[in-house]
Amino acid sequence: MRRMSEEPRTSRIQRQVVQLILDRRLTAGAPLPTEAELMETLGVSRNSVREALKALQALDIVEIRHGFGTYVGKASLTPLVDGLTFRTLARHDDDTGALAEILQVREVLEEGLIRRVAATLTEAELDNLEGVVTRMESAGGTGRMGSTFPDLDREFHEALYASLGNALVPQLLGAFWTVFRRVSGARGWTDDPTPEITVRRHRDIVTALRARDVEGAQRAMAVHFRGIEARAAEESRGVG
Amino acid sequence: MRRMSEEPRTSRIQRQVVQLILDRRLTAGAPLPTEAELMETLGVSRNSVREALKALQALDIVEIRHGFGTYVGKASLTPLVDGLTFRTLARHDDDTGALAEILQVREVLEEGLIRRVAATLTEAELDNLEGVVTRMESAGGTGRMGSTFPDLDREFHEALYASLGNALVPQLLGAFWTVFRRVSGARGWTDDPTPEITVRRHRDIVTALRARDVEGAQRAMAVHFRGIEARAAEESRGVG
DNA sequence: GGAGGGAGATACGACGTCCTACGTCCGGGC
DNA sequence: GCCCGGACGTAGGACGTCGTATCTCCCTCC
Repeated sequence: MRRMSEEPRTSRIQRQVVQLILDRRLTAGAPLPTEAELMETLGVSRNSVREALKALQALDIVEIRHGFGTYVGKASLTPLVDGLTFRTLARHDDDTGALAEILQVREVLEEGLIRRVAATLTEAELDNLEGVVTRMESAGGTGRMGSTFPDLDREFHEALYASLGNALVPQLLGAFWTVFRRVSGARGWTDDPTPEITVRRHRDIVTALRARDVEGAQRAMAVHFRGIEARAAEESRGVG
Repeated sequence: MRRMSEEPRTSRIQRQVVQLILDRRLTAGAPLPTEAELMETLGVSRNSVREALKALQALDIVEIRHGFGTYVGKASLTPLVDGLTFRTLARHDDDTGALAEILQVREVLEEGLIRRVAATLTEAELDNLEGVVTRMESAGGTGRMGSTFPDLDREFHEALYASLGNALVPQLLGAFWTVFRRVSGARGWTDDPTPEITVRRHRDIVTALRARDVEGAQRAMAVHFRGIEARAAEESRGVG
C-alpha cells in the first residue's frame, strides 16, 4: 500500500532550495547550484526544478539570469506589491475601498513613525528633506507633471524615515506607494491637479519637524493624508 | 536582425493570465481555463504555461488543485509571510535585528490603530475580547502551553481591529505575527515562561478600552510590546 | 602590447511527448 | 437503493532535444 497524501515534488523542492540557502549561509547575490546540479542532487527532473525556481523567483527569493545562472534573491517586497495590486484591481468595481484600506494602513504607519523620528532627525537630514520639497516646487512650478514629481514624493517619505535604521519601514511604505501608483495608472487617473497644495503640505511637515513640534508634525502628516484620500475619492468618482 | 531584449515567455504568460482574470472580472474561486486551453489560446507549450501558473500560485493569485483544475486565488499575504520569514532567517547571525524591525512596524501599527478603534468598539466586542483573555488565563493556568495560547493571542489582536472594517489590517498583522512565530519555531525558542504576565497585559488593554481611555489603551499596548521585545532579545541572547 | 571580436563553454528558455496521480461521475453489480 | 469500480478529464512529473543568452578566453589586428 502506498503512502497517502505525499507532498508534491515542486513544493518539496522549493523548501529544499530554501533550506540549502539557509544551511550554506548564502546571502543575496550568492550563486546557487545550476539547474543540472539541482536535478542531480535532489533526484528530480529539470522541469520540476525549474517550476520550483520559478515559484521562488516570484517571491524574489532567488534570481534567475538567463545564460548565467541562478542566484540568491534580495527577498524584496515585490511579491507584496504584485499581490496587493492584483487584489485591488480584482475588486473590479470597488477598488476605491481597497485603496482606502491601503491608504489607512499607510496613514497609521506614517503618523506613528513621524513621532518616533521627530526627536532624532538631525539638521542635515532636515536640510535634505527641505531640499526635496524645494525640488518638488520647481518640478510642479514648471507645469510639467512628468515622472519626477511622484518620484520626489516617494523620495520625501523614504528620506523621512531613514534615520530609524529600520530597513523594513521604507520598503513597506514604498510597496504601498507603488501599489497606489500602479492602480492609478491602470485606472487612467490624471496627475495631481493642484501640485502646489501638495508641495505645501510637505513643507508644513518639514517646518513642524524643524521646530521639533511632534504634535504639529503628526497633524501635518494627517492633513497630507486627508488630501490624498480626497483626491482618490474624487478620481474614482470621476471615472466610475 | 532580431529584436533585442525580447521578453521571456513565462513572464508574458503570467501577465496574460492576470489580464484574463481582470478582463473577465473573475473573483476568488472562479475557474480558470485548463492548462491545455491556455497553451492553445496563448500559443505556447504546456511547460511554459505550467511555469507561469506556478509563479502565480506562489503569489496566491491562482490556486492549482491537482486533478481538478486551476482557480483564481485569494491573493492573501502568504507571499509576504514567506518572504519575510526567509529574509529574517537568511540574516543568519542577525535575526534579532530583523525581528526587531518587524516588531517595530507591528508596534507602530497597533498603537495607532487602537486609538482609532477605542471610540467605536461596541460593548459586545469588548465582551468578546474579554472572553478571549479569560480563555487565555485558563489555558495558561493549566501550565500546558500547547498551541492554544498563541492562537488566542492572535485571535485577540485580530478581534481588536475587526470593527475597523479594513480587511487588510488583520491580514497584515497576522502576517507579521506568523513570521514571528515561524522564526521562533525555527530557532527553537521556548514557550513564554510567564504567561500570566502576558495575559495581564492583554487584560490591561481591554480594561482601558472599556473605560474609553484612549491614552491608557495605547500605553497598555506599548507596554505589551515592550514585553514582547524583551522576550525576543532574551531568547536570541540565550540561543546565540 | 593592447584593444576588439569571434568561437566555445555554460546555463537558462522553451517545446513535445509520455506516463502517473488525483478527483469526479456514471453505470453495473449486489 | 446503495455501493463499488472503472472511465474520463485535469494537473503532476519525467526525459530528451533544440534554441538562446551570457561570459570567458584566446586569437587576430592594429
